[in-house]
Amino acid sequence: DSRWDRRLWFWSPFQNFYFCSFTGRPAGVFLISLESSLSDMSAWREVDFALNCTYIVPDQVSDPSFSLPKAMTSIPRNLTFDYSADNEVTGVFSKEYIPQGTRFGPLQGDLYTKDSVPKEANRKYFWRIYSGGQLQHFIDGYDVQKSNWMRYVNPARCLAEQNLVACQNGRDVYFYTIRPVEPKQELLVWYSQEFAQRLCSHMVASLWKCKNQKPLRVRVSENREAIFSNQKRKRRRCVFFSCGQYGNAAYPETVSQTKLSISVLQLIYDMTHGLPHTSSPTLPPTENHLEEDPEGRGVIPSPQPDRREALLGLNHPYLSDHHPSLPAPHRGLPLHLHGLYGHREGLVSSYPPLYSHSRHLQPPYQFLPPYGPHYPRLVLPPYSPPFPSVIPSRGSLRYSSYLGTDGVPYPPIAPPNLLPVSLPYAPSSQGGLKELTPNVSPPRGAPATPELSPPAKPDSYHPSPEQSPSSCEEAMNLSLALNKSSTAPRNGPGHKSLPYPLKKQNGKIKYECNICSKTFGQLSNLKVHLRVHSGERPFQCHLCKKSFTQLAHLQKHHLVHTGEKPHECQVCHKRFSSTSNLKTHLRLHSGEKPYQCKLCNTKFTQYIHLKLHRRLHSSRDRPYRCALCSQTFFHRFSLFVHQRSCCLANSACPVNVHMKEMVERFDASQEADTLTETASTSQVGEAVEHWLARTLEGEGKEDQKEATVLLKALTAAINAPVTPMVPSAVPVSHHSPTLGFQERASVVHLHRRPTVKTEGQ
DNA sequence: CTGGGGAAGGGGCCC
DNA sequence: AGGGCCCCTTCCCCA
Repeated sequence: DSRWDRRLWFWSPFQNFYFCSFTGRPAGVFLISLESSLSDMSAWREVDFALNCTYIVPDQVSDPSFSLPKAMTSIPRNLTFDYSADNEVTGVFSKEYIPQGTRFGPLQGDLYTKDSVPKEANRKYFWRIYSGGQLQHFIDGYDVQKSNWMRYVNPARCLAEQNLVACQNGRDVYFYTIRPVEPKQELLVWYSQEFAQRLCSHMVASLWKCKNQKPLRVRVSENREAIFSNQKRKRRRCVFFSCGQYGNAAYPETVSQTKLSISVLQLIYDMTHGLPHTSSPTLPPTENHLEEDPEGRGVIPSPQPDRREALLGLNHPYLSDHHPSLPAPHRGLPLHLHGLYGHREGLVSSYPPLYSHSRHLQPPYQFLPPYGPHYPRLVLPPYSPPFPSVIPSRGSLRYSSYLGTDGVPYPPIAPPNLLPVSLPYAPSSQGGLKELTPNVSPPRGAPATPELSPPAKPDSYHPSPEQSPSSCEEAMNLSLALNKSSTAPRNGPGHKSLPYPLKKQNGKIKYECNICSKTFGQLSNLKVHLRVHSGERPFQCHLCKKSFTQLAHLQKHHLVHTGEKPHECQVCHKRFSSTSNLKTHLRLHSGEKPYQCKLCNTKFTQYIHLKLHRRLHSSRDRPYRCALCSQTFFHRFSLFVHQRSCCLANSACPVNVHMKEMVERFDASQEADTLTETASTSQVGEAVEHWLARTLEGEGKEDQKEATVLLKALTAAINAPVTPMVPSAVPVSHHSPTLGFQERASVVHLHRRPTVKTEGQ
């Protein structure tokens, strides 16, 4: 429905629900199961990745003083390089859990147009950027000073190991995680479907230009082979046969050029380069080697079903035994272009030099299922770090909002035996995510993002004196008292043995801090509060050693390292690391400016801005000081009004307090600025009236009423006769006391208040 | 210098 | 007890 504006769509924390509100209010929320939304990324277009990616990991900003090239220093903090014996980068690995739907990039490097490619250019790291179906330019990642870390990401050899997909968004190339990436797992990328199609179309066009008149035959997937004609006058078409049945015309199927183009890259490479596909160490040397068709129709590959099956993972217990829902042709296939290594640019060309011949699939991949319709959903927690907050959490709704009445979001789809053996979590008895609490210790020694783990032992919550950042003895005693109390048996509701003063407020027990007397409704809150005084910060980031009083703060802090920004502005789609910052940002769209200067009515979206602004009204800018109460004013007549209206009266009286405030505000107003210092009482009265009307415009009736009272009082004060009790206005001493009022008045008149500078400033 | 925007840390309340 | 969240605050940077 076109009314379903994308800006009003949100993702659930589980990544498999959208909810939408036409009104933007929670009242109109629809829960829609999009079971295939993330799990079925294989069908995603590049725009889908751009729109739906959840996390954005920017490159590290390279310090120019670094001696290392940008390609090395730009690597995000949650990734790391793997090196060969001779210190060459051989691949990129994750340092910690990276959620599905994370974007890396853009790819960087030299930019060449089609015609500006240097003749001597090494095309090994070339990426083609298309616009409107036309090749627009190349991104060349060859130069390590100009390219970024993405040049080192190896291509995936099969779907089972692929975890990144390369997409062209705009004129940039990004890598998106298409499945959660576990710590220490290598990032392996392959083209998105569209990307591959563009490349392929380009290559197909080249193909048909070549002179080879022989029809060709090649295996394009594990059970398909293609024969296609290359005769100029023939329509480009491809006939597929089941593997091993070539020559049997009983099962041909004609496919569109699109499908052909996806599948045909491998052949194209062979045709244009005349090379076999031996670059992949797991591919048997003859696997894709084109041979002369004995019948003289061209070249055919040598099918080697056993090894092929092994390569494709068909013998893998998970794939073969536990995932019958996957149609056979998809099993083990790479996302788009299985086995199509070796074309000259982009991923493929970087493949041979980066892989050692002895490279094998890493054990974790063995347990990574392909794009099953249910895979990442319920088993997401097992791949999540042992702290729930990093389970993607979008929007401000609580998890329970998505759960059914029994707390179970779905019937458990994946049977227990589908779960990887490396579960860091005990499977939930109920299936609800909340029940998937982490084990105390990571399984199998897996690091499981130890950065976020607080010191594990309860004792560590009460650090030793040398551990504690605080050297305050009293604070340490507090901590000890806390420890004692937590181990002491409780005496019932009163807890009289606790070292905390207890108070009763409205019949409820309050726990009082014995340092600052602040009270808390819950003991746990007081305990957390006491860390403020004790300096205890039990949650330390293992990356930067910063420590925090609360786990939530550490978890929030960790986003600094991962670059995750889970909170998106639904208006401009800018992303933020915290809800607070998003809320502040949203004021820009709503126009809300909750912080107003009482003196000049200027409004601000952030409190700090008001605070900074207030400095403008600081007393040193105000030359007229009341000799009785030391309050200062910009204008002489303001002091005059002040002294007559409120200063001499009972200053504790609320009315007078308010009146003082009003005089102060008027003093800072533009109406006051327009008056000369020698203005008559009637002119001052008019200005006050005008200011009041403007200030309280649109305010409530009560305020209007109050304004009327104030106005009367002010006017009366202005018009009151001078009495001997009122001291004369005294310029603040440091503002040229020799300067007469008349002279200063002219200055004030010529320049608006903000630019009134006292001499010597 | 000032306003404006964002990043990040900290305290506390509710569940 | 601890997770989740909110609000507040400060710092930094930029125009």
